Amino acid sequence: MMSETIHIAIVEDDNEIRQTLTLIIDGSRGFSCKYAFPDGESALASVANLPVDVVLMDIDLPGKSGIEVTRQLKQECPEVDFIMLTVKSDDDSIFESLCVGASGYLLKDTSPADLLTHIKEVYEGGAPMSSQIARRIISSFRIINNPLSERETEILKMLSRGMNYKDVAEELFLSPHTVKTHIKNIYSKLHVKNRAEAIYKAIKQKLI
Amino acid sequence: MMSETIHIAIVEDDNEIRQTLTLIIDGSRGFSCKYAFPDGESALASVANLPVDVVLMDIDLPGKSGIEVTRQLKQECPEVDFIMLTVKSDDDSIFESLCVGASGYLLKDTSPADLLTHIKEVYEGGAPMSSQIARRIISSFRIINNPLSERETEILKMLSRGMNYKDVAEELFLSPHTVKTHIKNIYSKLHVKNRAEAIYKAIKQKLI
DNA sequence: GGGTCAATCGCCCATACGGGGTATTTATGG
DNA sequence: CCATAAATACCCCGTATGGGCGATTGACCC
Repeated sequence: MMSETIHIAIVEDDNEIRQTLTLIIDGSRGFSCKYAFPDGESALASVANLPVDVVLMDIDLPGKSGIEVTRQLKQECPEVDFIMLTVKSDDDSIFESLCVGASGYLLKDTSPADLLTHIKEVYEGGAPMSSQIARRIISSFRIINNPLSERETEILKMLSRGMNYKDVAEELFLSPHTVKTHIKNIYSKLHVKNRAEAIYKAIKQKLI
Repeated sequence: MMSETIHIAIVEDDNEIRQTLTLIIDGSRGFSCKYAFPDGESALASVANLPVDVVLMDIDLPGKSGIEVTRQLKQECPEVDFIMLTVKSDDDSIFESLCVGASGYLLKDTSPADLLTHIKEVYEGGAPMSSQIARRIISSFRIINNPLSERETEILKMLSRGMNYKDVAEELFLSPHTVKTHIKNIYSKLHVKNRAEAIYKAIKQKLI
């Protein structure tokens, strides 16, 4: 059985890391790495037109973040798999990476051997990530403390049905001022700035 | 270095499977399994008061489902880790399990040796799951489909991130007028009257 | 009994929003 | 070749929205 070559592109601003990774990958049987970009903009300009299977994407890029770049590239070429490479493993980065379509999330201290294994896993439909990172991901699913009160949840659901201050106030026998205050508190608790974002976040977190 | 014993409880309605698992686990060095329940109700009545580190929870239980039982138990004793054991690996089960607080999701054909390894992983803060299951999880973060035009979908997604006319217009190099027109068309197509309702409907219909 | 929090009500103010229009260009398809 | 759809751009206008404030009343908790 002949083994297929996996074509890889790298987006990484640190010259040394980028070159090292390129050499390691390109020098390994079954792997080819002919494309490396120092920033998101150049990757955006090229990747869609290249025969690439897997992209290794640094998160901390100058200019557009690796997450933003991944979001845009994934729209252009959804068949390409993205593995995020990063030093930081904070929940927001992980969560956002997966939301924009990344298939894996690895820390930069991953050994070269493991890296190749993980690239292969992604290529074959898996989702490589350390056990620790998997744990963080699954905790993001869980609403430990639903930050919203019952009243707030009730009102947010009404907003999602298209109701405005007045509608809600009338249905709940409240002053529109009160409704407005509740909504402002909802925004504050969800860290959003308007209805659209609030509804989106609330649904994604299964609050409504 | 002396190895600590991990205390395990099992919730599983099939007598044979339950007894087999109990014997395997309790007979292994470093593992203790003194508690086994044939249904969710009996587990709910006892687990919170037992010195248990990890619970193996069958999903298909008579009466309350293992997912529901996990949800309730996790509220009473959040420090206990739950591993779902199941024959089915459908997206909904996986997703729901993680939402209610399970730390791992394993298929029943997992070998005894692997099972012990995975219990240890959970106990040490990991989240064991097969690469395939991990992939299903992350794809649940991302879904695509479209009765709206591409441009409209694109704009709706941006709205769901809290952006306004001006923000969208700038990112897409469009006039705010154009963005507004697109949004009006979105409302018309979705038969909604504002953003909140549009976002809600679009998510429910998996348009964004 | 002081602290915290949810729920309620209020004001001011700038602007984002939604509804009503019209219009051009490009691409697609019958 | 003409109809249709999508994408683009602009106008007017009234109001809903969101931010920044403050305030009172009850629960509940330690």
